[in-house]
Formats: sequence, C-alpha cells, structure tokens
Amino acid sequence: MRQVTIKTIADELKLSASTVSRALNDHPDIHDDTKRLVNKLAGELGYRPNIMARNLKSRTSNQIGVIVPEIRHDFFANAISGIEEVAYQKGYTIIIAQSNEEQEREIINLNSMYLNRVSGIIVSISQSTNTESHFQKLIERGVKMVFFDRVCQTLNVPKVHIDDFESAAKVVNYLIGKNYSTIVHFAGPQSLDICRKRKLGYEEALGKPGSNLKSVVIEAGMHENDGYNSMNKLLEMGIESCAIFAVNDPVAVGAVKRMKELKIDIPGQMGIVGFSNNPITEMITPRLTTVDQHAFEMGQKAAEILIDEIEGKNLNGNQLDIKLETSLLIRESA
Amino acid sequence: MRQVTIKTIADELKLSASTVSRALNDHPDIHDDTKRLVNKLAGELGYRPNIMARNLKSRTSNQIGVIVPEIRHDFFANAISGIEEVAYQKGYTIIIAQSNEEQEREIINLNSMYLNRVSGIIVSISQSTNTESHFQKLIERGVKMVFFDRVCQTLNVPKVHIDDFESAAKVVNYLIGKNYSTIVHFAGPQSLDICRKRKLGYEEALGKPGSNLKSVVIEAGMHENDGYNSMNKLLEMGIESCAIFAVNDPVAVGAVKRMKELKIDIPGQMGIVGFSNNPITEMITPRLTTVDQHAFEMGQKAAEILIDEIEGKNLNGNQLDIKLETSLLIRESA
DNA sequence: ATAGAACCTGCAAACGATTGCAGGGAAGGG
DNA sequence: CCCTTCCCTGCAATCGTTTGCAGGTTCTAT
Repeated sequence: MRQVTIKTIADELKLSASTVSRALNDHPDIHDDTKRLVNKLAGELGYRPNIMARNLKSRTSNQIGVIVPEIRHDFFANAISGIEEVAYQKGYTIIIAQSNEEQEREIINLNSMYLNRVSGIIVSISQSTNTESHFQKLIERGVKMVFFDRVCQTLNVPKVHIDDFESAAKVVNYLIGKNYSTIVHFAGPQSLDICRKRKLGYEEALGKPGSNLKSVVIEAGMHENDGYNSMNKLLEMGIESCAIFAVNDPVAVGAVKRMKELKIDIPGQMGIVGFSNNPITEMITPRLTTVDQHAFEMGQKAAEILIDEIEGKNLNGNQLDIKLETSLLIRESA
Repeated sequence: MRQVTIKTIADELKLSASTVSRALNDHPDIHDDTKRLVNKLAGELGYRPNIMARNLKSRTSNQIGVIVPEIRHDFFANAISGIEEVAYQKGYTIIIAQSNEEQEREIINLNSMYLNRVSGIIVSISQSTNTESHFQKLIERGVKMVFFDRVCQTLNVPKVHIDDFESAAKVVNYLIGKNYSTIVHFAGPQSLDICRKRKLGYEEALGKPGSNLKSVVIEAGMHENDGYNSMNKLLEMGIESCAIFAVNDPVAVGAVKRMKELKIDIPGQMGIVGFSNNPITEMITPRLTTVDQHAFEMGQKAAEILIDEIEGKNLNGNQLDIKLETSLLIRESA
C-alpha cells in the first residue's frame, strides 16, 4: 500500500474510517484511549492527511492568491512579505503571480486562481489595465477580493492604499516650514492616478492662505534619468535656490546626482525630498528625506482584511477604503 | 443549485456525467455534436472544473512550493520572479513562504507544503539552519526538491548557484590587470559558505605565479556600516592607495561613503568592487563595479530543473550541480 | 428492574471529476 | 438474416476525508 490513508489506519486498528477521522480531529465522541491509539499509529505510519480531499469536501482551499505587477520591485516584494506574514499566522498559504504590467496576463492569472478555488485574492493592478470587467466578473461570482496600492476606485471591494494627496501635502508643508523661497515639484506622468494626486497635494499645500509661494512643476517620467533631466530644466529656468519635491525616489536620486556634479550644496542651496523610502535613499550622500509608504504594513493590512472577509468577520461591508498613514522620514537632504 | 458541476450539465442535457467529462476533455469516444452541445452549455452556465477534485483524482497539484529566507531581499525577489516566469509558462502555480532566516519556520513551511502535496519544492536555506534532516526526510519520501543560491551541499538533489570562488577570482584578476599595487579584501563572516569561498577565490587569484601581491584581509559583517568601519581600519593600517574587493555591495557602498568623506579619489587613488549588482550600485557616484549574480536567471534555471524532475525528464539523475556564470559589470569605481 | 442519559462507534452518503468496462445501436460483410 | 466491428454512451468504482444519523453499550437514578 503506497499511501497511508485514514483507511490504512482504520484497517490496522480494526476501526472504521469515520472513527479514525474523528479521533484525529479530536472529536469529543471518541474515547481518549482510541484517540491515543490512533494518533500513535498515525505517527508511526507517517500518515499525512490528504489536504486535497479535505479541501474538496470543505469546498475551500485556504489559499490566498496574490497578483502584483512585478515581484522584484522593492515595494511589492515588501508588501508580499507582509501578506505572507499575516497569512502564515492565520493558517493560509499564498500563491503568487505577476502580471508583468500586462492586462492580458493579469486576466489569465486571475482566472487561474479562480479555477484553483483560492479563498480570496489580493491585487495590485497592472499599468496597462484599462478595464475592470475581469475583476467585476469574479466579484459578482462571490470571490473575495482586496486591492492594495494600485487600486481600482470604481469597484466595490475593500482597498488599502496611501493617501497620496495628504502625503504630498505633508511633504510640501514641511518644506514650507523650512522657509525655502521656492518649492518645485518634479511630477510624474499625469495619466497615473498616484502622480496626479501627488501633484494636487503639492498644489493644495502651496495654495494655503498666508503662503505666497507659486507653483513650479516640471513633468517627466519616474526614472532616475528623468530626475537628472528635470534638474537641467530647472536650472535653465533660472532657479538657483529652492526645495524640490520629487514624485518618487529614483527621480530624486537622479536630481541629486546632477546637483552633485554641479556642486550644488544640499540642503543649503537646494533641498530635495523623494517618495517611497527605497533602500537607496539611506545609502546615498546626503541621505534622502523621503516618504515611507509602509509597504510591509500595507501587505499585512490587505491580508488581514481579506481574511476577515473570508471568515465572515467583515464589519463594514465592502465599503472599506483604508488610507494608510505615511511617514515623512526627515534625513539630510531637506 | 449553487455550483455548476459536471452533473449539472449532464442532467440538463440528459447525458451521464462521464459523457460530459469526456466531451469536455475532447475524448475521441464522444460524438462531435455531443461535444459541441456540452461545451456550449458549459460556457453558458459558467462551468469551471473543480481543480481540487481533479487533483484528488490525479494525486497531484501542479503547484510548486518556494521557500526563501526573505521575499523582500532584492536577490530573492528577482529569483522568485524568474521562478514564477517559468512556472507560468509550463502551467504550474507557485506558492511562496519565507523562513525569516529561522530554521523552525523553514521546517514548518516545508512540512506544510508537503501536506499540500506540492509537485516540488525550491529552497534557499535560512541562515540559522544547522541541520538538514527536515530536507532529508522529505527527499527520502520522494519529494522533488531543488536548492538555489544557499544550497545544502551534502544533500543529493539538484542545486543551482554561482561559483563564488571563480567569481571572486575573476574580480581579483581584473583588479590585478589594472595594476593596483595592493589588493585588499573586505571579507564577510567566515561561518558563511559563500564568504569563505569568496575569500578563497581572492587568495587563489593573488597567489598566482608571477604575482607578488600580498593578501590583506579585513573581516567584518555584510552591512553598510561594516564597510564604513573596515575602511577606517584600512587607513589605520597605513594603506593609502589600493583596490578593494568587498564581499558584497552594501559593504562596498559603506566603504565608498567613507572614502568620499575623506575625499579619496575613486578609482584613481582607490578602486573598489562590490558583489551582487544591487540596484543601488548603479545609482551612486561613482557607479560601482560589481558582480551580477543573475538572480532572475537563477530562479528560472531552478524552476526548469525542478519541473523536468517532476515530469520525469531529468537526464542526469540528481547529481545536477549547476554553477551559473556570473558577470563582472565594469563601471566607474574600479 | 428499567427508563433515560451519556458515550462510543460504524454505515453510508457526500464532495466533483476521471476512467475501465460493458452495453446498445448502427453499419457492413458473409 | 446473422455475426462482427465500430461508435457512442452510461454504470459504477475510485481518489481520501468528513459528517448526519442510527445503533449499541454502559452507567446512573428511580
């Protein structure tokens, strides 16, 4: 007999499969002596319950699906870490897929998880996703779903993300307090929700009563070289002393690189703040002031909410829209 | 009727479940008209095969378990990306767990995957793992396993990793070619296999015939501040011009930081090389020369081997011990 | 002595899909 | 007209566990 099953034990002990099953599950109907006997033999035989059979019977898998654009991105890797942490504590297993920023692959992965009968799905949507029907369809069929970071606003499921608007305003207010004469924003592509919100937050903070700072925005991409180039543009505009709020860390790093080449004093002549708290921000000189998005905690929170949904402990219906506090990490660059 | 099953379709069409099953699986025994009918209704009813039932029947899950120390580490995140990529192509799903460098948790995760009947497991062992019995036990029970990066040398299963010895020698040979008068090694803890091998590679290259370079090793940890402190030690030793081979990138970055504070010219007065190709190496000034470990490819390779094992396509028995080529990325720091 | 409670245990039917075997009908050959 | 062969389809067992129900024993209380 290849596999040790409940039946193996039952036969050996001249019991029925049901008694063995109950004994293993510590059911009160079973005599303690029987339980001891069964457990002892189970141990000796190296019995392991067949989870597939159990899942089939219970119609659930205790698996949580996670779909992110790219696992290798620092932010997502951290978020996944957080998800795994919580899932592990609560007895769930996570299965992971990446969309590589392609909608098509997002759809395939989503459906594959649906087929696999995962207990729930945590998603951060891909950049190229321009429809929500694939999510909508599953939600209608009762699949538990939670979005994080890159959420889909129009869908009626829980979301966990940061308040980009508030966070940006927080940064700018800090810079205002530092008495910089000009506060510039190196913005990201305005097609992206988060970039738009960060810019709005910047403008909101600048426009506060009593402030006579004018808005200076240079829009570019989100990579290091974009920051480098924006820095050149800034100088062409004749601005020689200011504070810069960069849309993210790579852009800030690129700007810093150019500033160092030009021997611009940081933060004396120009201050600069990034966004995301990439590991690099702490390794460059000067250490970069930035905004920590608490990726790990975001993952944890998303997992907690999903598991609550799965286990029917959801208090607030699906209206949950959690904006996690960000932290302004004040270091040396501003 | 809540769930649409094969039986639902069978009843509706007044067929038997077996006919429906065969029709869905395009079995030659079934008439084309029947197939068309069945597939049509299946589509309309939104039928999805219950993978758990199928798995139970087929005694396999098409899932691959992955256990790494920490998902958030750049290297592992990349490796996982690679694993997922291959798994996705070949129709497997990956389930992920992290050991947080704790042996106990590694064991729990390993056993949980075993219970879940994964088709195979890919592991990079935790730092605190000091026994191999938990792996050994599963291997004896026929679980397919592949190690990557942090491999367990004594176990008779496929391994994928880099040749630390060769890679280190490659770095040092490059530095020798640059005519540095002294070549120093900032070594990591010699309790770790990889650190020991890198040091040996360093010594090997230095000891080559015709070279009269003497070995200068400063042993410390693997973090940025270790590099910073080692730099100070180096100067105390009176060495003012040399090339440094750091055990990894953070150590190199720490050293660079100190060098910049002291206005040491890089690479003129001192050259420095890191190890791993962390993203940061390209963002600091000067851009760091380092060794690329091809994490993504390593993950791909490990997944390919595992899947070959699972599908019985393994050519070379379990003796596979793949040392992936590393690349010396020559940039500005040396 | 006996009813009732309290305990144990087993039967058998699920869960949903797959598959060996066999039955039934139609077509074709003798 | 009968037998064989080829198609198509269904029966029933199987994968391993769980669980409602019922049967059986022992013990306690009246």
